[in-house]
Amino acid sequence: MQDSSPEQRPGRVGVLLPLPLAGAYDYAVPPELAITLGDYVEVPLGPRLVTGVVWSAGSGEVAASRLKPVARRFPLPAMPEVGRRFIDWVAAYTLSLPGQALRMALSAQDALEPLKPVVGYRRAETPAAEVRETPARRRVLTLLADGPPRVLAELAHEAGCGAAVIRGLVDAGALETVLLPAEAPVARPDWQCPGPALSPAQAEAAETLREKLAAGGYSATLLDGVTGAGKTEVYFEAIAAALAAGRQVLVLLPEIALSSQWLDRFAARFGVRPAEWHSDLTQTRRRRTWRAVATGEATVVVGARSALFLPYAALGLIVVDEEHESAFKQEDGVTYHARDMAVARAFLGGFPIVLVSATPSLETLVNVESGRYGRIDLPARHGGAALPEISLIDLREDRPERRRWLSPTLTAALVETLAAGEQAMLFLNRRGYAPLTLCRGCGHRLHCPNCSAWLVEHRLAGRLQCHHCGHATALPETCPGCGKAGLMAGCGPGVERIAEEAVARFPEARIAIMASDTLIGPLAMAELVRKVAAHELDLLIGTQVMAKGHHFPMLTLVGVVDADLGLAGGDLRAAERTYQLLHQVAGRAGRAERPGRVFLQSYMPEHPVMQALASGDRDRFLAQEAEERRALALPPFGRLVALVVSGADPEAVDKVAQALGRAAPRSADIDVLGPAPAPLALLRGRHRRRLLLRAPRSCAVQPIVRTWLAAVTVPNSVRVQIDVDPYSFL
DNA sequence: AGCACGCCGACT
DNA sequence: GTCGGCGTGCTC
Repeated sequence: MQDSSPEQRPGRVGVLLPLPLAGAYDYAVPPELAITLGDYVEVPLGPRLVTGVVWSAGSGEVAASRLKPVARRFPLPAMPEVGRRFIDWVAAYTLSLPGQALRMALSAQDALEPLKPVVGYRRAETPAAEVRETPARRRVLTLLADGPPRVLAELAHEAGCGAAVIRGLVDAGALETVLLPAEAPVARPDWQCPGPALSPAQAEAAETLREKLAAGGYSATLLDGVTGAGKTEVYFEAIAAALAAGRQVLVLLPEIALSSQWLDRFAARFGVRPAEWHSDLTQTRRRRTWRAVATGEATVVVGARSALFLPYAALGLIVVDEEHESAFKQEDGVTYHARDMAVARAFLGGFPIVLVSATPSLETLVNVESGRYGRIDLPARHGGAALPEISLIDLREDRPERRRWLSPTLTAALVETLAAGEQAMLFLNRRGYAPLTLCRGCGHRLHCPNCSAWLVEHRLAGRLQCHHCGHATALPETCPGCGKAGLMAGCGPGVERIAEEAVARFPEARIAIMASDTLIGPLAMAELVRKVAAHELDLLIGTQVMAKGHHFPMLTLVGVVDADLGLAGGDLRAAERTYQLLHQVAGRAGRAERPGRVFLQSYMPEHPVMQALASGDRDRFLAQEAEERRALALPPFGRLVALVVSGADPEAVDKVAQALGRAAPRSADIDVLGPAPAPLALLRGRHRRRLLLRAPRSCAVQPIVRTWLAAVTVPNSVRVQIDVDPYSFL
């Protein structure tokens, strides 16, 4: 079937709507509308009008007499066929409905409606002979003499006059109105800007990527190299090559909000910042970017995972930076891993994808080993920062004082560093003051009423908070368990408590906390980063928001307060993730000429993760980790699908979970674990049970799960969430 | 996802 | 006697 003529059955098309419906709905095409596949259209659905995309020829399942007509077609380029195939593919892979996947592509409200042109003012081409001059009038005319036409408010503001002055000039014939396009033009990165001088290794890596682009077709390449090896400059060259070829480029970053340094580097290389896509764009910006991506005006998009679903007109390269980051996994709504979907998008689009990391995921490394992905190793640069020396502190011997968390060794190192006028960082991946508050009288623990989780004391905010549902209360005076007063005590440290200890020990030091809840507003992070860079702070204490992307030349000491924290719990990737996170944190130390020192406080320094970090032998650690996973047929050597059954009524939830357990597919190489209470057995007031299907890597699990679910009737009050390739085991 | 339809408690 | 709660079900 040709792209341009969807009409197998005359006068009808299938329109996919961004709703959880089983498939496209048929609509009649009024003869005056020229409709092609991929067109954005508005159609009546029940009592309202809904925006959708022409997805297929009409199925013909619904009688012609029942069809409603397409209301209108939006004046936009049609969504390319590859974009539609991608959405179908994602829906099929994640076992969600195509409409749910489409919703991610239509995520900018009102973006389809072109903005009405606005009225601008300029000097009249044939000005009236005599116009009375006033200072305000002169300012307006001077402004317009060498500037572009402007809208009324802007012009009045710039000229420092009221609107009346401008209207007066129009009436006097000195100004005339003109219609301006409402859409501000999108800045275009200039690939012809000269790039920086590359090291021989970088130049070779860049050349390899350029060859992949020139060859055309799909390829996946891991760009592997330590922090500071210059990976970004290398993939910037690939971006330049894709732009030169007239293609669009998508750069996926795990958390765009944290990356103003990245945007600055991009601007330094290509002259302007790229188009950004993330959750806290203003609606206007969102709209503008969405349209610019659809028309092809926006040539480089940098964004969080949802940027993958923008309606690219001519996508020709994807870069996934920090490819190992678990932030690429979307956990609510359609559950997907943006890195994996990006690979599929590149495959469908027939273009290269580059995965970038200093600590690649086991998934990616296994794909490299099997030859599915190529690999470029980028060695550390000569003259670049030496890798910091990582030492382990055995907390069983090097014990902190009672109610203190910093060991004597780490404290001594902090004293030295601060005395030398250098900066230090203490890392603890735990927000708040104390993760648990209990009664010293009866042992009662304060936990969230809606979740199976403890309430975390936030002393700065003066309250107890649940980190899962947002529930917050004041710290009670009396124990809710035994009613005695004054016995509630916080157990264990969060960053606020470490800060308290640091203030007590280093009263002279300028100390700040960096955690997601202490950084209020988009500028807080930038301001804190500026202060550290300007050496207005001596000691930074923070969670993982501190771990990424900032270069502080005077920072020479990193202390990890609790290196074991991520290893608790039965997550299959706990060791891998802990390695990645701590490696990244360690990389904050000693970026310039100054050598850095890193101390990891641990109760299990013999653990392979700690040993790997201390010895720097990443590959041996990963090989061990891979062997363990292979033996258990766990990812990336096997496939997992998690089903989470949840609902307000625990009995109804159990009933469904048990029915799923009974109906579970079992064979020689497929097994199902559970149902078992999910690790957060109660979350936001919903009881949760989990089942886990394990299958060989080669197995297509989707049809199996589909048949499985079809065998069980689920009442409306109970939800079954499907997570193909689960990451977090919560 | 909306929005209507539809059956049971506190107000004009 | 109505207004309105949100449970279930449909939308080409």
